[in-house]
Amino acid sequence: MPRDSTTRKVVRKTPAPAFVRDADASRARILDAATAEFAAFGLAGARVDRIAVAADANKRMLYYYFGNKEALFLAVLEGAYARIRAAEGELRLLDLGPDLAVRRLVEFTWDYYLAHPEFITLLNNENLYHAKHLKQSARIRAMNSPLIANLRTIVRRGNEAGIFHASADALELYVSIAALSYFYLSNIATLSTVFARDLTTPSARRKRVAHMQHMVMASLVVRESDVPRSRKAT
Amino acid sequence: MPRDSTTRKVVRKTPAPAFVRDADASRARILDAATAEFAAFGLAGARVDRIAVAADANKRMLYYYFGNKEALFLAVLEGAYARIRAAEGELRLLDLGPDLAVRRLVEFTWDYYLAHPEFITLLNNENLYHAKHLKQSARIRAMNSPLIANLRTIVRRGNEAGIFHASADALELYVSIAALSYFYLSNIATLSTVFARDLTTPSARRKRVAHMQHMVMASLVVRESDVPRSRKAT
DNA sequence: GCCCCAGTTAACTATCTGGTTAACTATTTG
DNA sequence: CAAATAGTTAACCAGATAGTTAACTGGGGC
Repeated sequence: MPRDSTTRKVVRKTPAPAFVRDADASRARILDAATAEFAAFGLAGARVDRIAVAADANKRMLYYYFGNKEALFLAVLEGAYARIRAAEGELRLLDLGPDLAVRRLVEFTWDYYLAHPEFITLLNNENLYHAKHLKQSARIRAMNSPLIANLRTIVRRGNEAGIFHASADALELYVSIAALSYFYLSNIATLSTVFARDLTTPSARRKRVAHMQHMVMASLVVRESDVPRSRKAT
Repeated sequence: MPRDSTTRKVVRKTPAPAFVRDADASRARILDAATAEFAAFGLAGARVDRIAVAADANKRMLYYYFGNKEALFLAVLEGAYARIRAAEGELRLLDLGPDLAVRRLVEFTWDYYLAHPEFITLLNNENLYHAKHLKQSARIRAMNSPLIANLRTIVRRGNEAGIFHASADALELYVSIAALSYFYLSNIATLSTVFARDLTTPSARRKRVAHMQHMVMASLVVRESDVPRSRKAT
């Protein structure tokens, strides 16, 4: 697996011709390749050799940087969580009115899962193992999302404004918002097959998003008729 | 892996002492063991030898009856679908009023997934492979569920009775009902870890079911206030 | 000018894994 | 009852797989 030297960093110091040896870059390449491999085949189906080839690295390097296959898997999981947490952090939901904020969250959740199918696959796999890697990880537990706390605030504001039902629970709501997007995208292959209908088309997707928005808002808003499905309320 | 002869069928014909050799039973034992193994470890993580031991059969028998590992996996999937289809067939939703029928479907979906976690795991795994086994299976495509057709009827009745929104779509509704239960149960390990809250407790589950019922009904029923969360309407 | 060590390499290995061979046995059939 | 068939068994195998060994290399510090 000889690396193509033309693709490597060619940042010359002062005189030297050198290139080579960039530990961070090597590590990052391995992590990227591992993410793709674990997402495509799961932990058990993933092949260490294949990761090494895809990362354009010697297999020994995976062990040098990550220890073993399962530790590499955990590193991949941590990376995936770090990215979604970063994206969540950029949502400024509290700057929006309660109903628009919820709509925005639904939209964000859908867009994120759609753009990051590897997140779904990795999570499914980790759940197959009853989250045993995640449970070990202090890093992931430290990365708690602002979303639940924010959503609690949003629900409270909606209550105070008299537009949300008093019974709304932020955690349940969050899980449901995630569920509606996640299940559709995670199971799109079997659903399309079993229903003999292609759910991957743009029109099927648009329909899905509209349906989810309607469902979430209907469960929250006191008078559904105040929130037409097409309009984005303030 | 010698089978304990005392556990085997001892149905004597007329004179013979015989016992042994029950092809159907052997096949069934293998299929059961394979279901448990694939559900626990996924296709790639499952071990043919372990299935043989658990089935109390010689490994050669798996190949004799099913051909190879993937064909065995497909047989397991077909079995899982056959069972859920059978359960669905026993629901008599059309005998119920529209709103009660939908509530009943939500309840059934939850109960079934809860009682059959292997169904969830197997589906997740099959989706990892983009449903390639399912697509090959004429048997599964022939087993189409009555649910969607029935749900269409139910939605139409609800419309005609003026209690459901006209915009309700049966397929989207079905996917959403499945999603709300499935995601919670499928991802319960990672959700519990990340939110640092045990979602497996009876009280957490009760709360979830109530929330799902509320959400589904709110999205359908014209005036939410007519359908309090606790009452089962007719 | 040389030493040290993070980083890198090829070759190796022990074990596992899906699948096969071929012999054997109970049951059915003619 | 003999031959064919269906069902079962232990032993075997080749390729794959995660993980290891030990040697090497280039550059920064002295």
